[in-house]
Order: sequence, then structure tokens, then C-alpha cells
Amino acid sequence: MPESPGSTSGSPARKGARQRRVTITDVGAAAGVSTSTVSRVLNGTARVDPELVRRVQSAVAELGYRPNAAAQGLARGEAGAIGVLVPDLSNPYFPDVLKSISAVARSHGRRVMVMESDEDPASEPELAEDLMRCCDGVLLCSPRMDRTALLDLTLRGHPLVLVNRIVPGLSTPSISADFYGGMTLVCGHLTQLGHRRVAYLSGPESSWANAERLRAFDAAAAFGLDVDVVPCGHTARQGYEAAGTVPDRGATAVVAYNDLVALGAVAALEESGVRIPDDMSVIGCDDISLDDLPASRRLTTASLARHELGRQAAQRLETLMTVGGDTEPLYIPMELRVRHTSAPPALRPSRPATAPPGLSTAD
Amino acid sequence: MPESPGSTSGSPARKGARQRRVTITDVGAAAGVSTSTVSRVLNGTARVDPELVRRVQSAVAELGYRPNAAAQGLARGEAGAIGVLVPDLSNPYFPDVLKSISAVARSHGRRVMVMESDEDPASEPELAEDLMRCCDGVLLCSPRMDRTALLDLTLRGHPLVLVNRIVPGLSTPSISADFYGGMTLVCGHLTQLGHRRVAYLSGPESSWANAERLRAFDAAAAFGLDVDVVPCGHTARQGYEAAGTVPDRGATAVVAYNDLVALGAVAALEESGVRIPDDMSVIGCDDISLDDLPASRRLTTASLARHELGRQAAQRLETLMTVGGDTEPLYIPMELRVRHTSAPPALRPSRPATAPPGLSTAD
DNA sequence: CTGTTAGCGCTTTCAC
DNA sequence: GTGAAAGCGCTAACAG
Repeated sequence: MPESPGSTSGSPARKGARQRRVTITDVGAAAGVSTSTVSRVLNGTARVDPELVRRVQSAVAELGYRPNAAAQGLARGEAGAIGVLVPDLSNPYFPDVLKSISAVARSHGRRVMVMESDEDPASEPELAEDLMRCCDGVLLCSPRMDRTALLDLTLRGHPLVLVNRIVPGLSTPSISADFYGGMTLVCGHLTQLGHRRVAYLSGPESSWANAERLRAFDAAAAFGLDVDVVPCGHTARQGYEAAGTVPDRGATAVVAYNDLVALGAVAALEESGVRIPDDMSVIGCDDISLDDLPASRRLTTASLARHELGRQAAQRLETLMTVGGDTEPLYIPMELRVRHTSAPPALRPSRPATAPPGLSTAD
Repeated sequence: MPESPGSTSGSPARKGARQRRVTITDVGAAAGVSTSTVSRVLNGTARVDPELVRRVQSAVAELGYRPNAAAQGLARGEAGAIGVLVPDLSNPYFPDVLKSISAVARSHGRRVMVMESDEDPASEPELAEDLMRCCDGVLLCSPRMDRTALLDLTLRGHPLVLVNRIVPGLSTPSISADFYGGMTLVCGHLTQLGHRRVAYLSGPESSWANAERLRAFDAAAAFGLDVDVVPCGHTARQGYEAAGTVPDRGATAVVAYNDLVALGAVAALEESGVRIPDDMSVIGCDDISLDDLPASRRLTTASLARHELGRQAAQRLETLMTVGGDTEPLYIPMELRVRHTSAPPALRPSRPATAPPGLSTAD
């Protein structure tokens, strides 16, 4: 058994005092070669005499040597890691994205550092900067910070790619789900079903993705779809709470900022005796947990290949770090998944009791 | 506007060529002080003349200087980060844990590096080692690797704490949900409702947490509860698929490895006309998304304060890294949440077709 | 209080 | 093919 240096007794030192780590010098000494040779065999940087290779390898094994990542990083001028900043880890949206980012990064020999801003736009710049300090590149997911802060970061000259936020005029590689297109699909679907007035449970104010959805509603007005925007949020609970006010607003369908909100809305509506989709259609966004959460199989939603988004984002960052960036924003298309929570509006649209037959009463 | 060094023209260099980063030396030069002084004002390591402080600070701002993390790490002998290894990021279980780990780590000035093993026990040791190379301490969440591999890692003398896996004889700080206690609560609940035979949709073979649950079932046998173990897995889809076979097995209740599996089972059972909880009780584990997923509000489950688990785990690691470790395993208690998917068994318990009148017809 | 001087552990020219 | 030596950017004694 290789004796760990610094502790002569066999008892595992569990003290705070750090036992001296094995360094490349130790390996060199043990193998009777220079540190450069050790480095060379470990990195395959140059041809080395097979005999020496053997000696080095066995010394490495003997001593249990592991290169110090910080030292490598300093010497190589590369951290070997990329950073990812997300607003909220508990949103099922991100793990999927993270998963593929992580896979791509690994395939390029990089680790992934994750930070979460807790949906607080003000904390983002600092976190992002911190990521830049210790990573070769960073992915900003759905950043909520304002334009100027964002601009500021991009000017640092550090590899950076924006995910789910496209800022016109920013020459930073960006990639996003096509929320506008996705919501347009949703609006079209509802319109064709016969809905004329829908409530939109709106996401975080600072969310660009939310703004994109709103833009789609504006356009949908031309097709006769009237959208009532209800401030809500991004969690199921917020959807649950906001949904309570919907039936009174004369809407026959509710579109939610995301699936979580939609699920919350469904729960609230059903609890108050509203049948879905008979009395009210509910449509989500994101298609959370494709093949994992059976509950979500029922929700009509705008679906996004999150793995694809993550993969492309990571790939784009890698490209940026190595050969240089492509500035053209990339949109990942969304698809409409018609499932069980959307249907034509009820024959008697809900109207305030005072209204004469046939006239719209929207205030 | 501070001119970035290396690019004389104003155009933001987006090339692959790394522009020379501003170093502490540059700052020292600009402020007319030594690098040590710069270091001191930046770290608050010692008192510095207010005038110099001012000069340093403005030089820092002017130049847009950010300390290089690798260099700091090397010089300080500390990476300023902790690593977390989880089997599967998409499991809603982990984001919550990660969230609080992340918060605690931050409060101690450390970043968090996340890696995922994709439920592949064989990949874990390498990932864990990699984390050790670049982090001051690591958290192994629900490690699937075998005892020896685990033992091997703990012997490296690198701060390490085990989460959701207690290995007797390992003097490594460990912390876990009390799965045994949780499942015991579940068994007691079912028994008191009158159930005598339940099916257990079993989790990953290599999961210690699953083994703990099984241990609870063994004990429950003494109370007359007969548990039929059905190999399943950890995803909703696997729960969906495994649930199909349950009604034939004469069980009046199914206990699932986790809530995801339970949700899958509920979906499958309902689809095949089984009423829940009237015909069949379904109980989960983990209490996924406490206040976020309304769907889960309906599931009777063994609940765990995941944030607490994460917090304590991170705190324990921090303690280990600074003052030394406490080797006594810590168990976080679980609570039974009785909701809408558990009830007394149907009056006519399903029995094989040979039974006298009142027989169930399940094939 | 401040500057000088050594390294931290590794990679990488540059000679041999 | 291999070793010696310089240096990545920062911190931390150590003198003044």
C-alpha cells in the first residue's frame, strides 16, 4: 500500500492540517527523470523513451499522483472549465439543458461550473464575472439583467454566449428557443379552435423570453385573438394563484408562461369546478420532462428540444473559445404539442350575467 | 473608456487570439505601488494607507482588473470551490439539494462545480477524482459505486462527504435522509389502513437508498405486511411500465422507489381503469417539489426536507475542510405526508380467479 | 505600513 | 529524446 506522504503512521489523517500533496517533482524524483519528462508522458506532448514512460507511469501509480488543476490552469492559461449561470435550478427546464451542456463540455475535456442567480437580476453581473474569473468561457442562460449590464459583460472580451436572450446590436454569439414562433403556433391553434379571448399568465417582468411571447400575442391580434395579460410569475404556485382570477375575465382559454405555471393553473381551475378542456383550455410552454412526468403528457404545450438547446449552446461556446465566434443569433424552433388540455370553447362562452345575448363585454 | 490592453483600435477583438489579460502587476504599476500592496487592499489582508487604497482601487477600476482564479488558487493552496457529484441532474430531487449546497458554499466564499454520472456507477470514481483535483472538498450524492471504489476515494485524504449513503466502517463524514425510517412510516400507514400485501417498485440495484427501503420492508413483515418487490427503476417512465404488472400480483397498494416512479404508476393504473386510491393505494417517496408541482400535492409520500439535507451536507463539508471532520453519520428524518393516493383496501381484496364469489376478475 | 523576495505546481521554450 | 530554467499571476513571509 502506498504510504501517504506526511503521515508516517498508518492512521488516516483526518485533521484540518493539509498533508503535503504529491507533486510532479516527487514523481520525477521517484522515476529518476526530470519534471518535464513526467509532464510529457502525462500529456502526450512529445515522444518519450518507452522505458522512461514505464517508470513514470509506475511512479505515478505508486505515489497516487494527481496533477493540481490550479497549477495546470495557470501554466496553460486555460482553466479547463466552462461556467453556466441560470436563474433557477429548481426549474425543470434547466437540468435538461445543463445535462447536455455538461456532456458537450466533457467531450471537450472541460468541467462545468454552475451558478444560480435565484431570479435576482441584480446578482447576475457579479456571478457572471466570478464565472469569468475561473472559467474559459461562460454561458448565460435566460439572463434577467438589463441591457447595459449585459453589454458591459460582453465587452470584457471573455468568451461568452447568451442563451434564451437575443439582444439586437450585441455582437455576442446568442442562441435561443424561438419563443415567438412557439407562441404564434399556440395562438394559431387556439384561434382555429374558435377561441377569441384568452388570458396570458405572464412570466417575470425582466424575462426576455416573456417579452417574446408578448410580441407573439401582439401579432395574433391581427387574427382576431384578444389576449388579456395577467401578471403571474414562473412557478406552479404562482400559476395556481393567478388562475383564480381568470374565469371572471371572459377568457375561454389560458396560456401560461411555462408548463409549471400551466400545471398550477390547471390545479386551481379544476379545484374551483372548471372542467378542462371543456370549460377552459390551458396551454403551457416548454414541454417539461418530455418522457418523464406522465402528468405533463396531458398538457397541450409549445415544446422545445431542451437537449438540443444545451448542446448547441455549449458547442457554440466551444467554437467561440477555439476558432472564434459566430455572431448570428441562432433560434431553435418550437413545436406545438396538442394534448388533452385544449379544445374548442364551450358553446355558451362565459359572460357576465347582465350582458345581452351575443355581445362582447370585455371592459 | 478604459482601453483594453492588446487592442489599440476600439473594435472589440472577437478573435480566438487571447488578448493579454490585466495582471496585478499592471495594477501595481498604474497605482505606483507594489503588487503586495495591491493584493493587500484587494484581500483586506492588512492595513494600508488610505491614499494608496484609493489609488489602487481607481487603478483596478480603470484597468478593469479581475484577479486570476487559478493563480489565486495556486498561491493560496485553495481552489475556492467545492465539487458535487450527482447521478442524475434531471431528477427533481437534486436541484433542490444543489440549491442549498450552492447557497451555503457561496456564504463561505466558494463556488460549486457540478458533475453528473448519468447513473453509471463505473464513471463515478473518475469524475470524483477529477472533482478532487480542482476543488477543496467534494460532496458525493447517492454514489452508486461499490464499497471498494468508495473506500479508495475516502483514503485519498481529500475532504469528502457522503450524501445519501452510509457505509459502515468508513470514517468519512456522512449524511443521509433516513430512508429506513421513512419507509417504516409508510409501511405503518398502510398496515393501519388494512393493507396486507403491497408491491414495491424497486429502484436502481446499486442504490443504497433503495437497499434501506428494502430493509424497512423486512422489518415490516413482522407486522404482517407482505411486500412484493418488483424491479423498476427511478424514472416516471419506468414506474409507468412496471405498474402494469401490479394488479395481477394481489397487492392492494404500491409503494414506489420515489415520487417520479409513483407518478408514473398512478398514470398507468388510472389508464387501465384502476381507481386510486379506491382500488389501489399508491405511495411515493421524496416529496418532490413541495410547493411547486400541484400534481404532487395529491401523492401520499414520505417527505424529506431536501433543502435541509443540502444545507447540512454543505455545512458538514465546510467544517471538515476547516476544523476537521465529524465522523458520526447524520440522518435527516423523513415525515409521512398522507394525501390523496392512500386509502383502506377495497372490501373485496383482489384474489386469484379460483376464489369463491366476490372474486376479482383481474386476469 | 510597504516593498522585496520566494515560491505555489505545472508547462514550455531552449539548449544539449 | 531529455533536462534546465523561466514564468504563468498571485500570496505571504520577511525585512525595513
